[in-house]
Amino acid sequence: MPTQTFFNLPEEKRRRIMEAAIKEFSEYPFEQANITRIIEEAKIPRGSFYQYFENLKDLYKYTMDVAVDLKIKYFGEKVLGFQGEGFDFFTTLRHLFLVSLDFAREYPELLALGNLLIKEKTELQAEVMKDQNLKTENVYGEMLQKGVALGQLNPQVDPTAALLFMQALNHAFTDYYIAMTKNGTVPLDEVHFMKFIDNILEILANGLGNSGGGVS
Amino acid sequence: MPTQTFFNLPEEKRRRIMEAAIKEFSEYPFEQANITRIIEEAKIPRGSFYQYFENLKDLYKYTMDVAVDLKIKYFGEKVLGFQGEGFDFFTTLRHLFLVSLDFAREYPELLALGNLLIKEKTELQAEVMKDQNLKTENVYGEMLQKGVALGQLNPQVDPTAALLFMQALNHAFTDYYIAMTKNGTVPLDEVHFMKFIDNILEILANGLGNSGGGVS
Amino acid sequence: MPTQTFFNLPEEKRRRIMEAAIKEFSEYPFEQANITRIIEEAKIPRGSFYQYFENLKDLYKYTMDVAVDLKIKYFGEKVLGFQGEGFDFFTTLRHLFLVSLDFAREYPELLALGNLLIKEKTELQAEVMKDQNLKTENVYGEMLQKGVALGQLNPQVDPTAALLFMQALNHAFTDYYIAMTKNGTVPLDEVHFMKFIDNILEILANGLGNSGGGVS
Amino acid sequence: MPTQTFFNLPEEKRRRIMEAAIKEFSEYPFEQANITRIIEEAKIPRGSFYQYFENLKDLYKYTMDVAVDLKIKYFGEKVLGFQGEGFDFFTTLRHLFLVSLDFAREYPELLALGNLLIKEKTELQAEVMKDQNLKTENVYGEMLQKGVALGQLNPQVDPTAALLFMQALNHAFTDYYIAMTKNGTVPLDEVHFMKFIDNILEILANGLGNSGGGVS
DNA sequence: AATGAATGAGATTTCATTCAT
DNA sequence: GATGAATGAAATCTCATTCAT
Repeated sequence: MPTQTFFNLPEEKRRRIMEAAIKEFSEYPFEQANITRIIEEAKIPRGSFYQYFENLKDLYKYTMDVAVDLKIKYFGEKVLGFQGEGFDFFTTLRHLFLVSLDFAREYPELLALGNLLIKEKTELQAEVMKDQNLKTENVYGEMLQKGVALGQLNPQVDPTAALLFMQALNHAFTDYYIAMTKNGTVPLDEVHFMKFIDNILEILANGLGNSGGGVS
Repeated sequence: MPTQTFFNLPEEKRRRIMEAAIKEFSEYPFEQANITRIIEEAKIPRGSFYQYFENLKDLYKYTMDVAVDLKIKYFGEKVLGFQGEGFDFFTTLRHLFLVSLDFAREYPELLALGNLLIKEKTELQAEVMKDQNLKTENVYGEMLQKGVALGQLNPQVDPTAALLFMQALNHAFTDYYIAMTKNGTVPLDEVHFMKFIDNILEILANGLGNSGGGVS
Repeated sequence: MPTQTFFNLPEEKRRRIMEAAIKEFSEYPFEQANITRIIEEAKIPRGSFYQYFENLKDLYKYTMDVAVDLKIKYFGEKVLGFQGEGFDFFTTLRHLFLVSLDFAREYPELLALGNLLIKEKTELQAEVMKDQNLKTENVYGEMLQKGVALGQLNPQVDPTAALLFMQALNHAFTDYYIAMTKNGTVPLDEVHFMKFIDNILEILANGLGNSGGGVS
Repeated sequence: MPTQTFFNLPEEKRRRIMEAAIKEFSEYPFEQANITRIIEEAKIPRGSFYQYFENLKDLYKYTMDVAVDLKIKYFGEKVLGFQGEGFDFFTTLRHLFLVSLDFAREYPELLALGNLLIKEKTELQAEVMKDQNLKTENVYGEMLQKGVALGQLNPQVDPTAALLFMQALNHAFTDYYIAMTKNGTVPLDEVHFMKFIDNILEILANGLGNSGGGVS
């Protein structure tokens, strides 16, 4: 956690620091992130950094917390209501993807941030991800349960496999989005992504098999 | 590319070096990999390293090449034949997963290596992955084409979405495997993984939807 | 010397500061002492420190002065009377050791403080110790003079050597005490220390030699 | 322990480094010692230091080892023979002091080194001193035993008290010597020290008391 | 006078790469 | 070609002291 000193700072300086942190952590995984770049970007003296944070890890964890909170708030507001009465699994999932798209457009660095976080491979990750992962798992897990309960999903389906599936899809979609937008080749083609989402959902709903053909 | 000097080395020394490299790169992502550990593990003098390789990146790229070739050879041998006459999409895919399992058991460091590589996020990755990804894409792409051509897959399915799906699945499965085996809790339970593969393939074939219900 | 500002402070705050200083300097030698710890312990703002003291050395010297004064006052009160009529060298010395024991028990940090001071090896030490040493020298020196004058001590004895002897003894005894009590193994065994003091005094009085045998 | 690299160094460079280390550690206690000063004095690049030693502590311990070994060898050679047949406690002790004087004159930095070491107050000290202290204790302890056995010492004397006494004396004498010579006021007055030694031994043998006067 | 943020010099440590033998 | 010592740039972190409010 940042020191009290950090929270006492004028808003403007705090903003500069957090922006520099988000920039850094969305460009480099933790182990390659670098205090010097951050303080230069934020235009604060080296010593100040250590009056605000214990070390880079401290800032990292805080940055992730902030990002996760923001994301949760964002999704909470936009997805809310879709989970109450008249819930439909695929509609909700489609909505989730669309909100993801909005979020990605509004906070592109945060998307990259979360993406790098997921790929961290150290114990650090475990430390930081605990909350976030639980929440995401829960969202998908609950959706699956509801879907089955409401007869919208095939009750034969293995829940673990289904969960893994959906998470993999989520990651793949995010990667795809980042790859597409990074080159700058495709200028955020709304229609293109919508179509793509529908294609994915179609597969998720009905599978690749021809008229429900099963595995041998 | 390594220097000619490297290729002139006695087999035994070359082997020691490559094993040390694989060990290093399967334990640490490139940016944290460390020449000192490699030369100590390989028991070669520091100066020699620079007579064999231009720098660490040189060794990294070469190591990846070797690993990818080995993997391709492995899969080529084991999967061959399943792609000829009597091809069945899901059977082949199931077979692919099983071979992946064998491969993971036989060369666990190579699995970790590939896994770290995928998570690299630098331009380096682009450089190295180019070939490998193309190859994997091709395998899945070809399979999809055949599957459709032979009427085993739903021709309505969007090829790009399907490809993404299969790659996501592949990653998810690998992660799952690594997570399961790393703790050492589950001692490579053959049956367990087989069942899991079948569950996943079931979803891939028939989707999550109940009795083929579509997206609203 | 502290600033006038310091002396104008409310008693309670001044006390907190001095206690923090004594704690710090009894745990760390000057060069490792740390302003941050002191101001945190004393709960005063960083800037205040520099309004009360010029720098850490200023506080250090003042703390030592206070401690020495306190010690002198303590000893003055308790030992007084033993130096007047009916003075006996060894009885007084024994009494001195006993008072030392009381002092150590009552102000253990001050004992540690003095002990660290003695071990300082900088010019700082010279600066600070001047007064204190002179005073101690004087106590022992006066005692020796009286002892000789009253025919209680061997007049042949070299005064410088005797002084050194007694100081060495003093240090040795203090070290012994600190070592014994630090581990916490021996719970301040009154009797044990009394016995030890008597043994030491016995040697000091009669020497190690057998039946007053001299040096060859 | 230094690395093999250090021991491979040309003698001249190794000597420069050890001299710089001895100089540093005889001027500053460990916690104030400073790598920068050492490498500047020894004229080696910063990086080299870390190829020779793990850190400053590594060098410190090694320096102490070297110094202690040298001292032991020195004393071993010079004191030998005095402990065999015809042993006389006070003669031997006198000889020990004289050898100390010689040693101090020949290796003044090593004397200062040992003196600082004794005053270290950290666990580091424990680590380093273990051997040295044991040996010194043993020397004095054995001497005391022999002295009693041969009827040269008063058997009533408490061994622990006597040991403490002699160690205190040793330290006091060393301090006295360093203080005397440092100012440069007294130019190593041979006669003066000899006389002082005799005075001390006289007290040690016969005590301060007048004609064996006891403690009350 | 009180406060606490600002600052930067200086310390340790790491490590890829070069270079002399 | 083999070897391993040399090198210094760069990174992290600490902390006494100053300064603006």
